[in-house]
Amino acid sequence: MTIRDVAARAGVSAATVSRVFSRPESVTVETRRRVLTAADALRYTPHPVARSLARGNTGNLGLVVPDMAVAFCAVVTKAVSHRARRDGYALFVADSDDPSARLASDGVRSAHAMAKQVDGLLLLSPTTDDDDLRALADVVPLVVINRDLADVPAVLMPSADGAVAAVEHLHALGHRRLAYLAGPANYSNRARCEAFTRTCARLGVAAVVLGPFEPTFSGGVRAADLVLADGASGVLAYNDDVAAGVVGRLADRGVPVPDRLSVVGFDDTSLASMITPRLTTVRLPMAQAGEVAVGLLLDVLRGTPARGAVELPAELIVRASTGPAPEVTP
Amino acid sequence: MTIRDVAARAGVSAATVSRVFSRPESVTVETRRRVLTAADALRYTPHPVARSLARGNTGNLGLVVPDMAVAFCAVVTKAVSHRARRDGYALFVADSDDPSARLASDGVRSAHAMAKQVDGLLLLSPTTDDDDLRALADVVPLVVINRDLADVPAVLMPSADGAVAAVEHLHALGHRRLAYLAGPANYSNRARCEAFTRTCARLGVAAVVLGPFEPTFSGGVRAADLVLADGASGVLAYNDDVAAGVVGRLADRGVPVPDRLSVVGFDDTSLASMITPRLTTVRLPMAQAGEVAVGLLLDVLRGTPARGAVELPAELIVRASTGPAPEVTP
DNA sequence: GTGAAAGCGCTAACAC
DNA sequence: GTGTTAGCGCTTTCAC
Repeated sequence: MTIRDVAARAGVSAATVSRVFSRPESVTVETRRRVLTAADALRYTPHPVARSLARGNTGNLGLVVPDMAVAFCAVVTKAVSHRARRDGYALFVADSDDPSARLASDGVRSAHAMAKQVDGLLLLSPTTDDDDLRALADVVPLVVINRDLADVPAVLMPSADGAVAAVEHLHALGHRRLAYLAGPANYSNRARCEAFTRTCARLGVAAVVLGPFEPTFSGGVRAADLVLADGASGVLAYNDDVAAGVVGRLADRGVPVPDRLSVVGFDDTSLASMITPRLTTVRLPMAQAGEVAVGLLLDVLRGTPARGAVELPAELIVRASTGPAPEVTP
Repeated sequence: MTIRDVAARAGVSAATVSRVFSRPESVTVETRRRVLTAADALRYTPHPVARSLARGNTGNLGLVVPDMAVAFCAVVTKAVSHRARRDGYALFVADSDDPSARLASDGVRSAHAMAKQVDGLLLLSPTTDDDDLRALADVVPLVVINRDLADVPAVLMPSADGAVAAVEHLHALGHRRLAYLAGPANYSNRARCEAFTRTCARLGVAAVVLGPFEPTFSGGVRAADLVLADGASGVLAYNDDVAAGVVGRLADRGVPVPDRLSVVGFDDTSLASMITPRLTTVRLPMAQAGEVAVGLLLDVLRGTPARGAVELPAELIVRASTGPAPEVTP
């Protein structure tokens, strides 16, 4: 079923059919009706590929995530998918955590592969080289999430505020020695670690940074014993998975949470309220970030510059994994 | 940069350039070299959209999942994405859990929207009407995952075996009254429920089916109290999230797991080994399912019929949430 | 408001 | 082996 078939059946030219599907108002209601009935008698619907070629844009967006199996990525992806669809765009997704890929910087390769087939690209916290990213930005409109790069529009969840709130929370509970469990060397980790250290200094609490650890449950398991050895009474983990690993390991060792050790996570993924005790954590507006990122990208596509980074506030959610510091730490 | 620019610079025709990028062996190594150097001097790379239109196929695959935020979906998506990429396909993803969508059967709408832009479609456990699915299968090559539909190739994870193993496991531990916590009315739930009931009957243990519950942590929380009221000493949940909800609620009520109640989950998502006690669960080969589904689809695209369903075995993973039945249930 | 014609960038016969 | 010629299905001037 091509546009010509419909044209023939409706007794009009192909151009008119095209108009009906592109700018309906530019056509008499009568011819429009004729075309439309012909179209759905023939079950015709415009061929998106041909349309893309003729128009010079695809109606597609692309998203590359580091690892879809990580809850954080999945939630962002879901939000991006919905928002894209709502605005009439289809979504390409690439997961750059491919073991079969040569190099670690596979995200950029996926991105380039998609570039010609999308109108714009969303990159989730890419660990890629600055220059690679800039080169990519020259080829295709780009928005990055959780990555700060001059001249590339971004949505940031500056978890620094959250880290500050977490430290203040623990300080208020009487904790005087705190540990931060570092994750991978990315934007988020740097922001959190820096805010942690700074706030501890401000409040006069002893601060120790442990790690880096894998940002996973097992990373947290490993970290737990180090924290115990260190003697801190409160710990801020890079993310919820790590925090859950700490909590799990502590349970195995019979160390009560929060009575002996308070644990704070990051992200507020669904996991946080699924473990016992439920995790105090810094909530990141992941879904909102996905939404906003698409919005930013669409602005760029429409020519509205809207450059710069938009920051989405994080929020400390207090649950059951934090409590008063133990009386004495011998 | 079009093919013509390259042709001009290399002093050959457009057709030759096309050949170099499509069937390089059909061209002299000398001209090939000339073309290739011209191409990357011009940073030329074939335009996929134009190529799609001319060839009549897109090099894209599509995947629709019910809810990316569910670990199960994310893991399958990741595997699909990798396998697709490895075989040179890009991947469209749609999440059909869109609240802004009119009807629940939004998966099919997403699917139709993608149909013209992909060579084939993967549907993850769609709850859609049989006829809608068949209609879709007429329009585009289709493979379904966790859905049994005559004439549509499928990959199934027949969790029935897993349910049987779970019941036998609990029976061996001395349990004589078991509950199944039902989930949504889909292929998986039916298979599990039926196997549960049948196996209980065979072994002479009392079986009660509770629910349906939402397939979530809160669903499990709600279920926990019903199980306790029922008096079963072992419970098989629809999935790990539900099982985790049960475990969590039981912890809150001070009911020891597994001493008072043994809990078995389904899927073996990462959550299963992140809660305390670590969950005994039926492992579903989700990643493998994604891989195999792509393989099936590619077979169809290549003309190898390979119809029918492939079944991937489930496996009971015994961890710490199951133990001997309590001595007496008064 | 509608039609004719050119062309988006590439591929696929078919000649040479 | 390589070039020529038609398209793939749609959009978009430019006339009328």
